[in-house]
Amino acid sequence: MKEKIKNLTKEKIFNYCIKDFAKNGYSNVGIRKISKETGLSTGAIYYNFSSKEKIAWFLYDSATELVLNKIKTAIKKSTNGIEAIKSIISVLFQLTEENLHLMEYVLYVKHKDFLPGVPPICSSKPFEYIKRFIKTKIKEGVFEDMDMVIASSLIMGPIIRVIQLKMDGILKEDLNKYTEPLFNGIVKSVYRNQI
Amino acid sequence: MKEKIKNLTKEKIFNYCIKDFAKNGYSNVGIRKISKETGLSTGAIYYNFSSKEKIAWFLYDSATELVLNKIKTAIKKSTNGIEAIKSIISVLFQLTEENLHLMEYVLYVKHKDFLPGVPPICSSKPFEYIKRFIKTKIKEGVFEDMDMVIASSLIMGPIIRVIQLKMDGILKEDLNKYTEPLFNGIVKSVYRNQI
DNA sequence: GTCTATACACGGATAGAC
DNA sequence: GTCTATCCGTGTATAGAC
Repeated sequence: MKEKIKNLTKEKIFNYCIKDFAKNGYSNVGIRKISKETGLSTGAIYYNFSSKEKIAWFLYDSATELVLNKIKTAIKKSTNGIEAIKSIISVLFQLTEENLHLMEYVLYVKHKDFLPGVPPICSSKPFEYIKRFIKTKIKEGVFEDMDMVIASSLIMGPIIRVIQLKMDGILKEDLNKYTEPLFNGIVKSVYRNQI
Repeated sequence: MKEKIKNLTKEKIFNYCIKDFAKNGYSNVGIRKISKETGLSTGAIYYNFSSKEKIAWFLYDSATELVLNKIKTAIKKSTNGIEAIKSIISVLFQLTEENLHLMEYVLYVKHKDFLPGVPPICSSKPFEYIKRFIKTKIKEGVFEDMDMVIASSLIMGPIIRVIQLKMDGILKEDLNKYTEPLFNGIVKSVYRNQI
């Protein structure tokens, strides 16, 4: 993602805002603060983004796109449906460890409070992609035949929960430690061929 | 809860704010708007609450207290650990159907953006109560022996996920319909004595 | 206890120099 | 393309009459 941002000023704004929007909330971060913290003038900021809202949209698009790509490659690399679940957990935990602010911006921020018409995050590209994957695996008989709402909640619910515990500061440990045990629990709830 | 609010003005403010804070976000709801929509003057509002933040605290305390009480009675009424899980799901779904705004305010709103020092919602009274319950049941051998982080995520993750789908408007159906199938999935993931 | 009027700070955004 | 200075609206909160 960062590679795609040609413009140094835009990158500075991106890096600062994703951190501060996630930490303190969009409305608590003013243009003046962004200006002060990035060392850029308000003029420079408004030259690159026509409004504060556009900054938030840019963050939203970049962040969801990055998560989508990670998920895609994780699923594609997997040889079977059950392994893919582990890859999804692993890649989301990894991403949280590497780039907590980005994951906070994706999963924790209430975008609809300041981005008019934004889809709920569960309907954003990465999560729609996962839903389609689950649907396929149900059809193929890998996962038990169940309502999509139930299936996606049983799979994604616990994963998101753990990530949020990390974001809330409840969990200090490296999330990768939880990949295996969480996977085991999730599999039991949806996998067809119980051991 | 409403019964406890002796003061009519306070009740008006409560009813309006819990709805609008949840829907549009705390910072997007000004005193002038609250005044206009409740038919009260700003003077009356500030007579009852010394600041806007105090309104938010009042909502937070009342709402978490109500959820805590519902959870408590649900667990106490249950004869065994596994039935208690169903009761928890049921009562939370019921509450969402009856009082969506209240549940939105509890589960969806990012309190830390405007309530300095507020604990993350997973550390609020109702959720701490559930955690203690889970811990007990693990000790008693009802649930499999697993890390508390994993156990509580496998149980609460899917429940919260479904509720958030409702809050996001993805789910139109009555949540009670999902109690049974979700319960079945969750039980498989944590219950010790598989069938 | 509730009203109206108002103080005052801070928000986003723009203009125009460089 | 970035700077500084400034406009104007809206935010929370208060004062003082009733």
